[in-house]
Amino acid sequence: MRIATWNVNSVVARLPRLLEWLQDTAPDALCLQETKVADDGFPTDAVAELGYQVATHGDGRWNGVAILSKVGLDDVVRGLAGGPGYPDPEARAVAAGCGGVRLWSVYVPNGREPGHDHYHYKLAWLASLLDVVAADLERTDRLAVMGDFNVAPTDADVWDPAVFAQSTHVTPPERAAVQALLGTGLVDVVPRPLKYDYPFTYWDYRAGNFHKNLGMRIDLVYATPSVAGAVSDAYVDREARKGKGPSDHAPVVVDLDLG
DNA sequence: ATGTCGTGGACGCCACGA
Repeated sequence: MRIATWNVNSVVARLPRLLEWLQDTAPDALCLQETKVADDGFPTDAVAELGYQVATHGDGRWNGVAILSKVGLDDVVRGLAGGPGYPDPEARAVAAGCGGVRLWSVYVPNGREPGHDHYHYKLAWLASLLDVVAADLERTDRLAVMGDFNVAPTDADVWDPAVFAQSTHVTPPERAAVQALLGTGLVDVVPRPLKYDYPFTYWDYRAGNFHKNLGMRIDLVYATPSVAGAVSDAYVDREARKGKGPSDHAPVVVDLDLG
């Protein structure tokens, strides 16, 4: 089974590239983030023509997540039960069982800057994610949390840690919140890069950062040992970041041999 | 070097978020 995650930065603006990528890559399940569309505006028919069912959770202009699947969508849950809002709950998480694996598609709040209200919201959101995942782990040992975590877990995950010294994505509280997910037993499935020496997944649109490979690894796959142990390959599809009209994030693709 | 995108409101640009 092939699973993947991709922050598409608007599923409507990205639709031609998404459809082309689905045909080329053929994941069995794909977690999307930043769909930026309400549920009734999601291009459900277009992905259905390629054989995908979809579980959407969108609010309109901001945020929005979804899971596309060719292998079923069981027990769909939208949002984090008991989670924080800004001030109201936002569309940043959706879960479904796909081919026997429970997938969470998550779009962690950005945080804007350390100390900002949005930063505290980010930490509270991650704490709530931990609670929800821990509850799921009571029921299944086949689970993966996939998406845009907006946190670079280590200094190796940013092109120049000094540039981010006063920024979000690298602060100790953010890294501790992500590390706490690993504390439940989840494993960081680190993909291989298709080029260069580190698997960055995001490059700012500005300043030619992609061309210069000034990126970050913030799109993560955190899987239970039974899923991580079944990984036969994992890679960042940087080809999807090239050319005309890309997202600023590249997809992470994970192949599983679940037996 | 805050240099680029995407969205949507009230327009042919601006505010906002990332």
